[in-house]
Amino acid sequence: MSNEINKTYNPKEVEDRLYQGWVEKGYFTPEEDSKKEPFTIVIPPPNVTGQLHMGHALDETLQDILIRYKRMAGYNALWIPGTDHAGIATQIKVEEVLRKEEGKTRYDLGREKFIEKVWDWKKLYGSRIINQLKKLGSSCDWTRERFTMDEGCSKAVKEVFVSLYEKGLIYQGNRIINWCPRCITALSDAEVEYTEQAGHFWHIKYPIKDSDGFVEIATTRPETLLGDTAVAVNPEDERYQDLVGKMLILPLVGREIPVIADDYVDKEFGTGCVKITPAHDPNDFEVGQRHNLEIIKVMNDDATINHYGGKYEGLDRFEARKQMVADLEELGLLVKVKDHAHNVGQCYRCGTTVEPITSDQWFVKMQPLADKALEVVKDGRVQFVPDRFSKTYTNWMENVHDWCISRQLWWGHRIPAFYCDDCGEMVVTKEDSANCPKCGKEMRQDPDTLDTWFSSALWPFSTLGWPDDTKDLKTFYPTSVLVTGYDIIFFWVARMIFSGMEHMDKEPFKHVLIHGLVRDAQGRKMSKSLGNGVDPLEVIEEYGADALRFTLATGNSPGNDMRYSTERVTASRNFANKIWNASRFVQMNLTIDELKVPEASELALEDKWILDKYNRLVAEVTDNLEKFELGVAVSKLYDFIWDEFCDWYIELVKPRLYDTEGASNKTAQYVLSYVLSNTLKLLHPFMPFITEEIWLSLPHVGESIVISEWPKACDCLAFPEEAAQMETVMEALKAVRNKRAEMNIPPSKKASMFIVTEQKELFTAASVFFQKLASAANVTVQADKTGIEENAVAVIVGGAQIFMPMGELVDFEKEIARLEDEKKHLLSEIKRVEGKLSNKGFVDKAPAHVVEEECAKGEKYREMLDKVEESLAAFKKEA
RNA sequence: GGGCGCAUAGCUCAGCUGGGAGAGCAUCUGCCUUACAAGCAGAGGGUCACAGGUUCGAGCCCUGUUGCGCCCACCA
Repeated sequence: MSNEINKTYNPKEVEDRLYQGWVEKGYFTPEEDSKKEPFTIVIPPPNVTGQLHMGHALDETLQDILIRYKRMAGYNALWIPGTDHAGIATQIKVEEVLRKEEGKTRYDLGREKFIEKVWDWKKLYGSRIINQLKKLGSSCDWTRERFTMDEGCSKAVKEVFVSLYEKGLIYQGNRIINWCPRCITALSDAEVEYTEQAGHFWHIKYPIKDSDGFVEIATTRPETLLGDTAVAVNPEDERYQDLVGKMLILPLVGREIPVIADDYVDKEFGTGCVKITPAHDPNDFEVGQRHNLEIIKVMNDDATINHYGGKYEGLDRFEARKQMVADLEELGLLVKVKDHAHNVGQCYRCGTTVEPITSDQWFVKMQPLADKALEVVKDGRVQFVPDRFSKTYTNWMENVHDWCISRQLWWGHRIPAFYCDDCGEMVVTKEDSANCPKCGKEMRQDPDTLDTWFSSALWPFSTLGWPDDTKDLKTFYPTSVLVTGYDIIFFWVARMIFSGMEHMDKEPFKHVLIHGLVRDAQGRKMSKSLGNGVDPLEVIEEYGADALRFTLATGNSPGNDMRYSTERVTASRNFANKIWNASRFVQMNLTIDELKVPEASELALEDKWILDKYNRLVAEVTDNLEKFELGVAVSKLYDFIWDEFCDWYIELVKPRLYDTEGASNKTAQYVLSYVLSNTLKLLHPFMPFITEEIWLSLPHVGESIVISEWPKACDCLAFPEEAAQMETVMEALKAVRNKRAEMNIPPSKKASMFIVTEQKELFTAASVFFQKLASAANVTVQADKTGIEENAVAVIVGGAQIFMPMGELVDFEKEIARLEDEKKHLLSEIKRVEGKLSNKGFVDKAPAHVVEEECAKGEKYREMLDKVEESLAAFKKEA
C-alpha cells in the first residue's frame, strides 16, 4: 500500500495474487509431526454439477473461518477434503450429457465404457469446482483431496460391507422398496421426497363371484388394480361380515381374488374396503405377508405395464391409468371420481414419481446400529449446534427402518457379493473375484452398486486411511467439527455417526455445526428451475470474496435460514472499503516500523480507551468463535472497527499525528498500528484477503497474517477507569454536536465554549477534542459559571455543563421548550430509578452491582436536573 | 397425526446464562472537515404477535392462543 493507492479497495487486484502466494508458501499444508493439538473438519462433498452454488459457498466459508481461526490459535488444523461422491447424481448427469451430446444411453456403451466416461467427466468437473472454491479463499489443502471412489476409500467400503455382513447386519431380501423408474434404481426412504398433489379417488366396483353384488373400493392409483390379490375389510366391520372368505372378480383382468379380514383397514375411511396389491404398496405388502397372498408385480423397471397387464401391456403407468379408468367407466364399474389431495413420493434427484415395488435388494439392519448412535448423541459425545437438532436426529434414529443400500446403477462401489450361476451359492468377500466354494466355478459379481451415502458415511475415517492403522487416523480421528446444512442430517450426519461408532468404536466428530439454507431476497429456496439462484462466482467478481464471506457469516444464527440480498453484500463491500481507507490513513501517518504498546505512563486517555476496548474485543471474539457464534463475533468486529476505531479513535488521535514533532506523536502511531494490526488478525478468518494485504503493509512480525498468532487478551491492556473517563468526554462531545445540529449551525461556524466541571483536569486534556470534533473555537474549562453570558446555550451531561454563547442564533422559545422537555425526561428517569430503589425486593434481591449502578444513575440524573433548572431559569429571565 | 422453528423499527434480521430495546438498508436534516460521499455528524421510527403466569425485575423462563414456515410419519 502506498499514498497513491486508490481510495477504493480493489479485491480483484489482490485476491488471486495472495492466494497463489499462500499456496506456494505451503501455509495450507498441515504440519508433519506437529505437536500441536489437532483440529479437523470433514467437508461435505460438493455437488456434481461442477458449479459452486450459494449453499457450498456458505459451507465453505464457515469451515474456512473455523480452520483459519484454529490455525492461528495454535492448532494443527486440517481439512479432510473431498470433491464428489459416487452414485446416482453423477450417473444421471452423465447419462443426460450422453443422451444430449452423443445420442447414446449407458446400455449402448456397456458398463466398462460408461464408467470410463464418468471418470473423465468426474475429473473435469472435480477440478473445476476446486478452482471455484479457491476463489472463495478456501484454505483447504487440496493436494490431500480424496474421492470416495479412490482406491483407499473403496477398500474401506469393502471392508465395512463384509464386516457388517459377517455380523449379520447386512442382508439380502425381497422386500418392498422405493423405485425410481427414471433412474431405474432402488432408493432408500431418505431419498424419497413427498409433495402434496391434487389427485383423485376412483371408486370402483369389484363384482362378487356367483352373485349380482359388488364390493366398492376406492383407490388413488387405479393402475395397481392389475396386481390386486385380495380385497381387505376390517374384521370388526358389521357391513362386510358375510363377505369375508368370498371371492371377487377382478375387473378388467377377470382373476378371482378373496375378501380377507385385516386390522389394517380403517372402517371409517373410504368405503371400508381396501384393494390389496402386495407388490406395489408397503402396507399391502405387510397384509400380503400376513395372509400369504400372491405377489404380482405388474410393472417393468421403467414403470410400463408388463405382461400381467394384458391389453395394457407396454403402456406407461399413467397412460394405463387413464385407459383403465375409461374402460371401467364403460363397463359401469366406475362409481365416482372424487378430488383428493395426497402425498406423492418423488425421487429427490430427478423428481420422478417413485413406484413402490417388491424387489431383491440389500439392506442394512438398523436397530443395532441405531442404539449406539443414539447413545453417543444423548450423552453429549456428539453435540449438535444448535442443540435442538439433536432432537431431530434422535427422532429419526429412534424410528429408523432398515436401509436399502443397493442401487441398480453402474457408477458406484460394486456390491462385493458373488454368485455361482451353477449351484446358486453366494459369497461375500473383499477379494476382486471369487470361485464357488462348492463347485469351484468362477463366480459372477453382483451387478448392483452401493448407495452413495454408504461410502460417504465412512468419510471421516476412510479418508484418513482406515482400515490401515495410519498415522493420520491416529492423529485426526475423531474429527472436531462437521459443518453442514440441516437438510443433510439424515442422509449423511446420522450415517456417519452410526458408521463411526460401529467401525471405529468412536464418534466421528465432536460437534456438528448446522446452518440453514441460503434463500433469495423473497425468502424462496434458491433453485435452478426457479432461476433465482445467485452465482457466488459472479458475486466474487463484482464485490470480492471477502465481501461475500462476510455477508454469509454475518446476520444469521446457526440453524436458521438466511436471505441473500445484494444490499447485504454491498454493505459488506462498504465495510471492506472502510477498513481499506482507515488503513490507508494509518499507513500514511506511520513513521515507525515496529509493533509495540508503549508504557502505560506514556499513553494518552484515548489510547487507554481504545486499548481497553480492543482488549475486551479479543476476549469476546475468541469466546464467540470457541462457541461457534460466528455471526456474533463478526458483528462485534464490525462495530469495533467502524464505530470505535474509525469514527472515534482515528479522529481523536489526528491532532497528535499531525503534530509530528509532538512528544506523543510516536505513542499515537504505536497504538494506532498495534490495534489495527491485531484487529486485522481477529478479522482475518472472515475476510482473509483484505486483512492480509493491509497487515503486510503495516509493521508486522512474521511473514503472513495466515500463520500469525491469534491475539490474546491481557490485563496489561485493561484500563477500565480511563475508558470510563473517555466515555464521559465522548458523551459531552456527542451532546454538543447534537445541540449544534438541532440549531442548524454548520461546522464551519465555530463557537467559543465554556466547560463547567469538577473534573477540570479531564476536560482540559480533552479540550482539543472539542475543537476538532465539536467545532469549538476556544475552550475554557472552569469550576463555576463565572463570566459566562446568561443566555449562552447550555448542554448538560453527566459530569459537565457546556456553554456556548451563540448571540443572535439563540431562539429563546425553542431553548426553553427543549429544556422543559429535558427536565420532564430527567424527572421521569429519576422517578423510575427511585421507584426501583425504594422497592425492598429489588434492593434485597438484585445483585449488588446492579443496585449500585442504579444509585449512580440516580445521582447523575439529579445533578443534571439541577443544572437544567438553572439554565431554564436563566433563559426565562432573558426572554 | 408427531416433532421443530419463526413472529422485535418501513424492509432484512441480531439480541449470549432474565437487569434501562440494537444493527444494516430505507426515510429526514446538515456537511466535499487534509483515510473514506461506498463517507461524516445528527434525527425520526418499536404495547418485542396475543393472553395469562413465575420473578424485585421478562424480548428472553413457564402455560395457553393465533398466524407463517420446515421436518418426519401417513388412510387405500
